[in-house]
Amino acid sequence: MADKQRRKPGETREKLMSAALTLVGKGRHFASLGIREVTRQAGVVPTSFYRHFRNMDDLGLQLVDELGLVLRRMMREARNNVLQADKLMEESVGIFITHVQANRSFFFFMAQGLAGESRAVQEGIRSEMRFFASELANDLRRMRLAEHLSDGDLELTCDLVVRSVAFSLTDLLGVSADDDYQIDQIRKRTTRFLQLIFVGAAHWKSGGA
Amino acid sequence: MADKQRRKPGETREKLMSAALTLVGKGRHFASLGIREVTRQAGVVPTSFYRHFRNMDDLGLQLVDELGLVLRRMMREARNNVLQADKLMEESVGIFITHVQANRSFFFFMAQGLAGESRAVQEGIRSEMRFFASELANDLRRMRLAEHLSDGDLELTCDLVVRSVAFSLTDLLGVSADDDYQIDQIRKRTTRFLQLIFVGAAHWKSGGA
DNA sequence: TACCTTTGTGTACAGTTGTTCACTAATGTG
DNA sequence: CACATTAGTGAACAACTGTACACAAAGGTA
Repeated sequence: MADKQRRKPGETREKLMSAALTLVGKGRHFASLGIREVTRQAGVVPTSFYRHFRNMDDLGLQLVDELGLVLRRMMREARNNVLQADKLMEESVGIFITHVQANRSFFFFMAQGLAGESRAVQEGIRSEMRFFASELANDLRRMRLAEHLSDGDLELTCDLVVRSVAFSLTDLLGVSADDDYQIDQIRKRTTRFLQLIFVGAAHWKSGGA
Repeated sequence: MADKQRRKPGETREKLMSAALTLVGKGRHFASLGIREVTRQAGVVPTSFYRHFRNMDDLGLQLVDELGLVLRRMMREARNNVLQADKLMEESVGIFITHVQANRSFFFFMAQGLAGESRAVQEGIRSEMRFFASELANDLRRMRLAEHLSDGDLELTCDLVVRSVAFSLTDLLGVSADDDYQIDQIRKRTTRFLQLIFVGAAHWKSGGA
């Protein structure tokens, strides 16, 4: 038997999760990954997998939990750094793009999971997005930027914002990570999407269009 | 050798493509489908596959082409049936939902492909969406519904519309096909998204927000 | 100290995979 | 009619897959 040192608790577990992420980051789709493939990438024997996960779907679900942490960090940074209301959208989109670049594989996983094979993963990511939208609504209320909107309309607006940003993810992940020109195009376009939505919200009358 | 009747030309090809779609419609992800699996579902011997496709990516690309036809049919129907400008969005969303229900597997494939494994399929779907957005812009111009918008701003608006509708696809495919209540909720929500966007477009000033 | 639980290892196996090859029936073309 | 092309078949194979099992080392607990 080779060396069987078990340094930290849960180390292999993390190795397996980030191995899956690595493969996803290399362009593979999560749904097409196999147990042996992941363990090989992690440098671990296949049977080790079952010590930590029941199957690949299980691993996916645990990745969704970690994705939640990534999103929360991003939200916190946005809250701390976006102070002046007039540059709110430029700065938020900027922070978003920075975090995507810093956690590319995670966001690959997120984009894939939205239409993925596992219903549970799908629902998990959807739920993270809902949470994100409702936190955004809270922030806007607190900043007194949505005083004329009913709760329902504010929630609608924030949902649309989150969806639009999430869709930009697809654009962002489609260009190479160091193509600064294209990334800047996406940044500007996404910002204008958000501005368009907020202009709509500002003139929105509850009764209808 | 069993019976080797080759009824219509290209019949096996179609059987293979719709076999792949069937599997996708059953919840499988396209990226996880194998050649043998597809041929089995099509009731064809594995080697037949290579008579029509070089590999699964190739089959995917040809599915994108067919998807294009589906989208064009939908567009034509919308053009013919959406006459009164005041109900434009309700009716368009209605037609969209009808077509999704009638071609569920195709739209599953579309939703998956946006973040799929094959870069070519991804780009193909993206390009269909761009085409759709630009046709929408043409129509709005023709209906004199966007006279105060520059070409660039109109294109931006239509892109956002198409993205929002495409994202609703994820919602729509997430509920079962006969859950009329939930489908109606999605219909209303999507319609309000579009209304919000158009209110924004109506008050949009080119210079900025 | 002795013991139990957790985690990692090696071997094993039956089932599935993609792909090649040689063969044959149907079709279209002269 | 003869003939070339197309589109189907079945057998074969090496590579890989998920999973089960028995075993061993490390860590915690009494």
